[in-house]
Amino acid sequence: MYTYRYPHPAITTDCVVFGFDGKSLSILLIQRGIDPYKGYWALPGGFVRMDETVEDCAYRELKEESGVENIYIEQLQSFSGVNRDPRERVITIAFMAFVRQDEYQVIGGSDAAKAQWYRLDELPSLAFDHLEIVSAALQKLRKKITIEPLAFRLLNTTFTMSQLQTIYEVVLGHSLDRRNFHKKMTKMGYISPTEDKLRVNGRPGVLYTFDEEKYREYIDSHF
Amino acid sequence: MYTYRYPHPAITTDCVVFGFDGKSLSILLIQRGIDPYKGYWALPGGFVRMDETVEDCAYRELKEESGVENIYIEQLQSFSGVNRDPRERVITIAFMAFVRQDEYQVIGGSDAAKAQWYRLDELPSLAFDHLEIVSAALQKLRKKITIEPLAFRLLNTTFTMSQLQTIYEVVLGHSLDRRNFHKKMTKMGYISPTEDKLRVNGRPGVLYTFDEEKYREYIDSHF
DNA sequence: TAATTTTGTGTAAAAAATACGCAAAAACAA
DNA sequence: TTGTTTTTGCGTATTTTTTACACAAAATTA
Repeated sequence: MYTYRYPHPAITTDCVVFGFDGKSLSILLIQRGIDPYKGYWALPGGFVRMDETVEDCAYRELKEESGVENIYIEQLQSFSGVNRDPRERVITIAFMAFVRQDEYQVIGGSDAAKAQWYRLDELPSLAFDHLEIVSAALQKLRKKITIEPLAFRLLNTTFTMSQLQTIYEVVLGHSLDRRNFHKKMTKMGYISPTEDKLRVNGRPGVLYTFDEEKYREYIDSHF
Repeated sequence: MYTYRYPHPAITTDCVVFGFDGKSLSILLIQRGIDPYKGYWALPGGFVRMDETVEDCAYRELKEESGVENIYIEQLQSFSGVNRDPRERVITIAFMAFVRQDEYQVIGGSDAAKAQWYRLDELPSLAFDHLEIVSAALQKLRKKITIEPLAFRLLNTTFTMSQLQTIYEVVLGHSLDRRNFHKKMTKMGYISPTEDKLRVNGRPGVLYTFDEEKYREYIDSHF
């Protein structure tokens, strides 16, 4: 047992993991095995330990519950409604993550909890205030994608222009001109073409990669 | 005494309050009266109570410690380094706020702690990891000011174009063309001229106000 | 009254965003 | 094979936005 002179809220992290299957955006959900909200779907997350930062915690819980690791995460914001959790006062620090969905089709962590991708337009009822958290994450994603290049994290290391464009269209919610999009992306300088091509239906498309080094150069010379 | 089955970190909020005196940016600091870091300057903040959100807490602590109230605050991010505080594990959720500095020249809260404005280029040694928090706040401020209009919150309800421009120059760290700045600001439509003028030295300048309603119209029609 | 300071307005050039046109490289069907 | 369809690559013209700079007006100050 642990005693304190003043009451302490519990601290958790929750993570909104975005995935992209080539057509639509999804997020990763875990089905709860215990009350409260038993059977409901929830964001992967859990209690912060005393020897880890909240980033460590978000990362660890994600790996334990869904097997997802080696990904990019960033802080979203904290949610602290007084009655978020019926058991005790719980404050959560929410994170966002972006992964290549096809790398994590087979999902299963050590907790053996049921983990599953859900398309954003087909979300089930979520536990706690997790729907609010997802909304906030989506809003931030929309804002960020026009400023920073994070779409690459949702794609394979190589990708075609149309794949990249589809992400932008899905996230922003409207279609973009194919030719202007191509122009804009290549002008940045940090999306480099490879020798390879991908053929699906019509004319094969050049496969591009995200050049992290040139991206940093671009940032340095523009800000 | 309060006991828990698992260890709980303590949760605090800290607030980076930006003020502007017409020439330079300052932040509001409180001198600590007790150890650790006794005598050091720190961000206003304190422990989150069980019946308040973190936003409530940030707001309350700010009022108690410095008398500042009725202001706009927003979440920055959380800081959770394992050894941030030598007493116990403390996770803080940092906020940013923007005030009209001249409205709060006489500072003093119920705690009667010494509160003082410090220019950003003349900061004293700060307690805990508060310097890191200030840096993060400043970085976010620089990013945000080019996207959203928050400079108004640092100025009086009416202000001249040059006053507004000075804030942008101080925050961004470089000078702007006076005529293009004027054009850009008025084109938005949510900075409305008043009948009044302010005369200081040369030709009197028109006083403008920030029209919150027209700002919302602008946002709605652009996003 | 002239010099100085500061503001308001305008105009031209450069850069970026937008709107399309058309041909090339593949798959598919006749 | 050949023509049709699909999808990509590349180009050009137009509009909009950003940037650079000139000059006159309204006040203060010497």
